[in-house]
Amino acid sequence: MGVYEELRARGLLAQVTNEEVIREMINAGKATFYIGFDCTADSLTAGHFMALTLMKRLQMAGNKPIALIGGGTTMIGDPSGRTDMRKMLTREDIEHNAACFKKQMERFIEFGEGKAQMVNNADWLLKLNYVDMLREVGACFSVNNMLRAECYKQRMEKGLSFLEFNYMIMQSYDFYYLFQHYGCNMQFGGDDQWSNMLGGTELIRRKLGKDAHCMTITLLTDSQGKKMGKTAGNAVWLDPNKTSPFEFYQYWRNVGDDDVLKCIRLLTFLPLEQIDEMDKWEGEQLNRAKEILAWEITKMVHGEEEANKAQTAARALFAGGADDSNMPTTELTADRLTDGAIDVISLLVACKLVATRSEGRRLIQGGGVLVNEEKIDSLDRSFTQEDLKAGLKIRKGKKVYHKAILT
RNA sequence: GGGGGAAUUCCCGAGUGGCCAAAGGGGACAGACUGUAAAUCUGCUGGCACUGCCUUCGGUGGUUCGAAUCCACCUUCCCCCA
Repeated sequence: MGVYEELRARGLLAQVTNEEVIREMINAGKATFYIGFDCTADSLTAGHFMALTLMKRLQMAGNKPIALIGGGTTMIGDPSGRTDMRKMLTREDIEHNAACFKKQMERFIEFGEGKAQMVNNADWLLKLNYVDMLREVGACFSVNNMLRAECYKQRMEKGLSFLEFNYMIMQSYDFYYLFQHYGCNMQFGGDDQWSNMLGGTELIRRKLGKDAHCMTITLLTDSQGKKMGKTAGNAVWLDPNKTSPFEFYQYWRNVGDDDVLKCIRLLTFLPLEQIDEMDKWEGEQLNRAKEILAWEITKMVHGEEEANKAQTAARALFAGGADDSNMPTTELTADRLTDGAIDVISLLVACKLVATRSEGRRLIQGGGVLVNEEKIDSLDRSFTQEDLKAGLKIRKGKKVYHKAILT
């Protein structure tokens, strides 16, 4: 089975420009492909992770990846899938974010001579001359067609600025540029990028009379069609300082029954036969599949050691064991104490388990706080210096565990 | 360039002088049920020194005993005409 067939079997592919050509090309390891990452934040997310695994799969099959950092395109902001305009980022922010991305990508993809390359479109986009650009590239685009593109449709109701309207042209130009300077013959990206990507193949055809190809990956959605990779409205980050390995593990450990196998197929490198076997599992057995999913992904993102730690911690907590050595911990200093004790609410705030005292109060009133497995039913409950020295195991709800200790 | 409309708490959206920390829905969080799942039901959803006080309804000033609500100017967005 070639890579192409494997990608299909895993359900990774959404759309391709020319199935025959692409299959042959990537199975033979002849593609030089790129994927763009706009640096709108200082860390990659779970969503990007799937794209990274795809880069890796293609690289393992002998194809050459180019990771394009969107230092230039981020200045414009992709309107795809958005109902409002993105916040404008400063150049410094963008550069900082690009540097962070680079570091994270290096964990997955091998960069270097003859391997993967990393380029930044700021290098060519920022020095473009407006009039030259219009004459060279602008003439090749039909506004009528662009307006029909899916990525602008939603924005036709709310309004679309000229700045964002140009995003497609910039992305098309990237492909055109990489095609000429890096021999890049294929672009891949999220399925929401499809129309932007086609802009590039169209431009290459018009300007150079050559064929270039595009391939999109399925968006990672749950069984309800909602985008995955978010908790409480926040992204699941790959940066351990933004989303700890434990939280990261737990995110995948808690995916819905209907989504486990799909995630394993899409995100892990486990052999398909093994996955098909798991596909027969049902009910409670799926918990085992969720553990596998969580461990595999955590291992890839944070390394095997962190994955083991997260797994041990999770098992200990949920199976009722006493091992709390890998629990997220807050070390408190004596100045947090008043008269040698600390009240529950202050404790929750100190451990950042709640953002405000009011929230903590509500949580306790709702019966959502346990300390050392004892339900807190009074707002006045407090803990002494000795309690804290011994270490307090705080539980917020069913899933959030935290340890507080006095140093 | 001309005319009309809009901006409300995490999001959508009601409110058009006091009864407004602001309806309703969504989401989030918590409780029950469970398998660390889903569905369902319940609670909760600005802050704090919490039967009270403080800050919020795009911004700045004003009218008024009292303003999310009225007036002026500003900012941003939408629609129609050019």
